[in-house]
Amino acid sequence: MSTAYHSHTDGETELVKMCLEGYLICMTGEHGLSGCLWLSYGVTLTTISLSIQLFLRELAIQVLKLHLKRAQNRMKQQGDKGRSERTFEVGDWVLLKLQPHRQVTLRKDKQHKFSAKYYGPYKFWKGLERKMVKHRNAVVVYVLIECTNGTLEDATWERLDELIKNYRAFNIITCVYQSGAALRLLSENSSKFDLLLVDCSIDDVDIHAFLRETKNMDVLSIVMSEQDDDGFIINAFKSGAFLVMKKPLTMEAVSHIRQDVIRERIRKRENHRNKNRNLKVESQEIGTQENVNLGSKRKDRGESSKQATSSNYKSNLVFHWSEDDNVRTMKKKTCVEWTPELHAKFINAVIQLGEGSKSSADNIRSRCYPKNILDLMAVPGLTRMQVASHLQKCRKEKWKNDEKLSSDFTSKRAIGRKFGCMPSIQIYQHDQEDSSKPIGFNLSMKGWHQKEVNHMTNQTERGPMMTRLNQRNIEQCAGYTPFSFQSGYGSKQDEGFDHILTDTTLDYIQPDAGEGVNHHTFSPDTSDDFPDFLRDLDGNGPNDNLIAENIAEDRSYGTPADEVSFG
DNA sequence: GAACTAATAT
DNA sequence: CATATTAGTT
Repeated sequence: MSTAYHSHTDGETELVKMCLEGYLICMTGEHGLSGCLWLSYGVTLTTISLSIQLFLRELAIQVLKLHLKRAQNRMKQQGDKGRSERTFEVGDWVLLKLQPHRQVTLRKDKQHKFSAKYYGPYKFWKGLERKMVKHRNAVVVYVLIECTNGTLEDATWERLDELIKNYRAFNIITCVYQSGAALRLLSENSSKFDLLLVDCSIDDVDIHAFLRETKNMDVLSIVMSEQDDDGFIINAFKSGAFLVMKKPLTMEAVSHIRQDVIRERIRKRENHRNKNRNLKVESQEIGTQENVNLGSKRKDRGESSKQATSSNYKSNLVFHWSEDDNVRTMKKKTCVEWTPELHAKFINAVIQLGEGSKSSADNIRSRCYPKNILDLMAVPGLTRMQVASHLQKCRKEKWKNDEKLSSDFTSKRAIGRKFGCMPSIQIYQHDQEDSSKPIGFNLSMKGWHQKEVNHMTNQTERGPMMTRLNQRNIEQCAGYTPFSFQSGYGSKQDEGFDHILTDTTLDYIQPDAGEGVNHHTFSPDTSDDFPDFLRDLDGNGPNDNLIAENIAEDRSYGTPADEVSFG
């Protein structure tokens, strides 16, 4: 056992140690993408090779031993000889699981040796819950080794997530074998990661796709590779890599990576502070109020300070978030880059939503809207606004192309288009109408369904927007002012537009609000400042003594045993 | 008030 | 230029 990790370079070993110290590292792997280790200061998720797993386990055992020893000494000093049982405190490491649905609890028997006890699934979850209730503030090292088929049931993740959320355990180490699962974990918690370390092999073709998938996440992507030729490096950079390192990693390289992580954290914190300063003043008030409340609670519990100090063993970290940061992550300020993968997802969603699909006009009405697209894409971290912006761009492009393609305005529909919501203006001579209504143009929405009446409500659906500039365009194109708008916006404009809409048979529906859309993956944004994936981070991060202290004292989310049900 | 699109800002 | 952000609208 002790030699399990010797096959790894010192650099990788050091990385693992950094993980356990709270630094975030992520490696990932599937086939060639082997040996991935996901770490964060908050939650540590790993996709690692078996040897590293063994090392991790060994390391965790060592850590546990160390802390047990310390606890023992503490008890001796306090003269509490009667209690031979191990007690957990803030900062303790608990090794909970080593095999699928097998829990290994390390216990110290009378001979001062450690033995493992195995539990089945039921007892595993029950025991995990119990431990989390009892030792809520313990730093938990959780090693989860996947089943041989490589997939972990969703129920497992759900339970795990629930436990983490409810009990605010942190420092979780999870081992999975598939990069897909790793990717999911990263994307769902991208804000919790600082660094993505990808260990890839030469024959791996998916490395770039993987990098592009993670490109928009706010993590540094570092590629470890056997090869380091220019072509590979260039491709990696194009795919979004931050750095390419040739294997094997050296200690020096690790120290550099560490600096990158630290710098990135500083940057994030500064950015967040600036943003906070500009935006939120009232939130600070809320924060201080919370502190006051906590302070009052502190008086009630005398041992809390002791618990807090016992977590100081982590304070020898070079850097961690300062206490005054209520939220330790910030909204990603980097632009979302619409990588081919992301765009493909987008296109896929658009097609599924049936934009411009009038042929397969089953019951599926077109509902190609940013929100629906977002739901369908199920890309964590992506906001509706970004989708809308991209949609706008795509429609604009399409519009341009259509203009180019169909120089004659008689062709109603462009062929082979993918987008068609953008209202395009078609000019034609209005013969039938007499000059009483000198309408020299018509509105046409290429690709949109023509106006239909919603038979359920017997109402017409929403049409395109008419704005001042849109109106200006119409004027420019048709040389005609459809309605007077000298009084600006208001009911008059609406009247004018309504008039046109109702008098013109070429109206356009806006699709139904999708009722059958599954939105299991993305809960709606209630705030653009902090998207969902950045929320619920308070108190989840270790290395923050104040947070740990708060957790130690805050019993408001105590008694969660009833909230989590284990069937 | 949420969400959409057009338009503008970066 | 590509996105983010705002503004006007339903």
